[in-house]
Amino acid sequence: MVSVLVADDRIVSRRGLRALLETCQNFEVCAEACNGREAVELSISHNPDVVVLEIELPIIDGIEATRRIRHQRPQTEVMILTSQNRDATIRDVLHAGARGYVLKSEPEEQIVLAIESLAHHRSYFSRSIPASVINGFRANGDAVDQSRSLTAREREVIRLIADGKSNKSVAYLLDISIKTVEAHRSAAMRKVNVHSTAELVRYAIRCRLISP
Amino acid sequence: MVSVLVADDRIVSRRGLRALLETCQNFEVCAEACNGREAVELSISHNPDVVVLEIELPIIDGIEATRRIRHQRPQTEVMILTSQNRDATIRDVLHAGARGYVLKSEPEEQIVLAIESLAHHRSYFSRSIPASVINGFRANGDAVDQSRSLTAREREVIRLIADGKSNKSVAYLLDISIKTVEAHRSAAMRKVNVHSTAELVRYAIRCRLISP
DNA sequence: GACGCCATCGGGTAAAACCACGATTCGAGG
DNA sequence: CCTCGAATCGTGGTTTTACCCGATGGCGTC
Repeated sequence: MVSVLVADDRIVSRRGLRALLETCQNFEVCAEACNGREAVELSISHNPDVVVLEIELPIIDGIEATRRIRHQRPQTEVMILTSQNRDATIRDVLHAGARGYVLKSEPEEQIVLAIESLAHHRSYFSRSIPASVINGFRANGDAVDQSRSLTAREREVIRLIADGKSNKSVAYLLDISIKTVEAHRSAAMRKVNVHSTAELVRYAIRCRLISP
Repeated sequence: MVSVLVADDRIVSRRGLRALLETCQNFEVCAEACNGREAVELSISHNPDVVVLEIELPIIDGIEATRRIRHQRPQTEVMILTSQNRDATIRDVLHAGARGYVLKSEPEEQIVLAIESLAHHRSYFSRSIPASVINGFRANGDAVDQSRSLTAREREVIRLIADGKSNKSVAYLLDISIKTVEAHRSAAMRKVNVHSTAELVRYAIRCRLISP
């Protein structure tokens, strides 16, 4: 079970993220903060595994909050979930100690994957973040999880696969050839870094493409 | 999402079942009753999909409670979860309208499977219930889910399979031949009535053999 | 001791899946 | 216009599963 602190000044973001994580099981939102100071205080008192932080926060901004959290709780990882993608800002927050950066516009499985990676102390960055910005930070980290988003078609295929369909029936259902199904399937498996149907199914469940 | 009413006079049974179901996601314990009268009242007010009922209950026993619940809420299925297995009692409660009967000593996946079956209006009986007792009740129902418990070995094999291992690596890990792995795997798949690795994984997750 | 269940292993075949290549088409964007 | 990603499909091969059969030894029960 990964305990998560959600820090965002917008109620919809907090509740949306909470809903997303709670349906995933193996995540627990231990607290919500609506400004930077609260984020720091709650991080210290609740000692979560991961803090999901917006950058633009009242009282103390996300960059300074990251610095303080990482200083007080080195074991706690900070993941930035925001809409802004200015290179300078990203650099600042990474220098402050954040080890994950995901844009709010990313598909939901990215967010889930990111938090999971961070919980295992592996850095995670949206593919949309320029490599030049994160170069220094991937190197000093122990691992990278540069999984790209799945395309709509890939998502559809692995949803059916994870639902128990064979390649052949997926081909029939989507009216494409088995070869194409195989192509989508293996592309998806490569992207999300799984190597068996079983792992693919568990990925699909974690990302809520299907229910258990 | 299947809504479940838990009725048992022992707090540990109620909480244990609640914990079991809540970790499973797609079950929701909508209420708890600690005697037969409460079970009937809460069934009427909450209108759950399935009522899990102990037979020995204060005020009104499980048999009478079953009768009243089935009379007031024909759509709600009653599953008996108890320790006693006297044939006459089982017959009584089935005549009263229960469509599932599982012993508390059964492994947990049996309980989960039973509630799932009932939610789909399919009857379910522990394998330990003599066939002679349930004969009449399986026939008039629409389907039967006579899946036997998995053996320890089968459980171990499908846990590894669901964890992403191939038959070959399972064979290596358990130091047995691939043929034996295949045997356990297909025996297990036949028992739990799944026909693909993907379905097997989902079964394993639902039964908490592995986590997503 | 006979009987059933479990775990173990094998042989064989057909189907399915995996993999590594290449190739086309089509649309969005620089 | 040219590039690039996505989607599509192919060839040809290896590996893995699925499913059929049978067989053996252990272990408990009646």
